[in-house]
Amino acid sequence: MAKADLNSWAAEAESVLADSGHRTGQARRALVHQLDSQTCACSVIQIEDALRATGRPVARASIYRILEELERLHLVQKVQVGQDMARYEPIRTGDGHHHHLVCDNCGTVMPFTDEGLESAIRKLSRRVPMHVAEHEIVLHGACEDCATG
Amino acid sequence: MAKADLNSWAAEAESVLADSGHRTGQARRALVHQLDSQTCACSVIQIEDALRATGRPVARASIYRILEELERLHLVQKVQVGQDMARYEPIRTGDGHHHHLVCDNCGTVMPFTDEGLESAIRKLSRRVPMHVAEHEIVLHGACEDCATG
DNA sequence: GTTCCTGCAAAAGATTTGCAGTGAC
DNA sequence: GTCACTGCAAATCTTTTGCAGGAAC
Repeated sequence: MAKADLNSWAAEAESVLADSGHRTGQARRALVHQLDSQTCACSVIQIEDALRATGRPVARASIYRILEELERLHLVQKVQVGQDMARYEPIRTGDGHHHHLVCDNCGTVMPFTDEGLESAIRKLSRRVPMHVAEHEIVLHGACEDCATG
Repeated sequence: MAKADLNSWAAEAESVLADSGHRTGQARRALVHQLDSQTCACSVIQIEDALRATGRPVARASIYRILEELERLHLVQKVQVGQDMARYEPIRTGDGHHHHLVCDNCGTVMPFTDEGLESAIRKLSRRVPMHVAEHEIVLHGACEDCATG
């Protein structure tokens, strides 16, 4: 994956981390590269397993601590898809912002984007009694595999 | 409150429960009426406190069990607003379907509705690789009190 | 050498489960 | 009388915190 790419999210994340005064810890380095290689929002357990599989395991407490820090720096986003545990994914600046489809049968999570939806959100944000900063949209249902099978 | 109203959500819920072969337990009856009186999605702890305040406390385990059953019967909806705990609210058939605004500062949760949003969701539901059954939308930000104060 | 980063173990908080007694029918 | 409903206690699971050793600079 994008491990060696200078324009990768991992490279940007490491640069932001360095600029904000962080040292180069090996657990964090491994986690950042793992996040860069994932295709959609993963749970902490999935991330932990993936790291163990790479041969560079990272303690679960460290994963939570590092993800919290990355979230504070707006490098990753925490996603609640209604599965009783948080999922995390990199915020890639080039990439448009996206939302999630969740299969309630098999648990698969997929991204999607929709300009009509974003436009509707921008419009309604102006009239609700709140200063809207972010929004999260999750569509639930049956994925094609589950619906067909 | 709608306690004695024959058209109330509580009355409908009790009728559905009876029709599906449930006996009339007092804990469930108290919980159903409590849910009917709440204005927006409440956490289990809030529900437990509210029930204790009415003088008819219900064990937390029972609250979870009853809510799970009500959810299965589509009488209540579980809402994940990204606060690390689930919230629940009655599904009122008359009432249009709504979504939630969450103040990230004080934790307040408010409902809102928007037809433009629903229409955008209907449209995009046709083109995503999933049979969409439900959707959940949460807007985060600062409520007027928190933004002004 | 100082201070941050990490792993381990324990704690905390939410939710679930097992079981025995009570209540509905 | 039978079986569902409930409360209590214990277990489970995710996430957080405390602390001590090792790594980065």
